[in-house]
Amino acid sequence: MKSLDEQSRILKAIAHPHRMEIIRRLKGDGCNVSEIQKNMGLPQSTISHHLLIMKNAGILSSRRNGTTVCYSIQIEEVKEILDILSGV
Amino acid sequence: MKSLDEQSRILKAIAHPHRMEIIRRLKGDGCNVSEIQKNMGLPQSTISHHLLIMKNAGILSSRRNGTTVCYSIQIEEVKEILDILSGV
DNA sequence: AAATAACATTCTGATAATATAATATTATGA
DNA sequence: TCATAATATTATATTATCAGAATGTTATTT
Repeated sequence: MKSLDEQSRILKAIAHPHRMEIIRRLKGDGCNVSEIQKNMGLPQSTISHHLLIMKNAGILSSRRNGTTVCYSIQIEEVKEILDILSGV
Repeated sequence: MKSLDEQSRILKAIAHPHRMEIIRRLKGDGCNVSEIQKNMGLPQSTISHHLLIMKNAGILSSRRNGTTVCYSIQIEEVKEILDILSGV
């Protein structure tokens, strides 16, 4: 079991509207980053930055696939947390 | 259903080790603030500050009871989230 | 009303988070 | 190897958070 400190680091990495939306989009069709970026209408560097924050927190992993990079959710619990929140 | 912005505000208010510990203590025996403060070994103003942050986010409510103030958890989902996290 | 207990608020410097422009990297195709 | 697409990194200015000391408030007891 992770320490409170580690647990709160995970939470912190989720606790941002843009990042919550990114996670939600990754939950569905998966990894198409540039599509997410277009749909969210944010600069590419901003999206990339948020992705990095979540990757550093261990929430996401990435694998390159030719010129694109595919992100996916590593910590299943994160999905549950978002589901709970959406019912609040 | 709350907006992503509101949802992330709730998460943000939880995403701190001290605050997670406070919530955990409130889950059990409830509201005795000064006891929590002693157990956590933090200055009273620091605890009070964290309590206010969570109250402003709507997570906690408080009612005065003579000279003491009793805090309790308002958003049940917060407990679930902590439970999920503790299993990560 | 003075003393005390239990909290809350204000203030301050320190640190961290945010957004985005600019630039760099990596991979593919002509 | 040039051009282009997709993504990452760096740099920077702005804003938000943190901890805790100092001080203020509210309620009780005598």
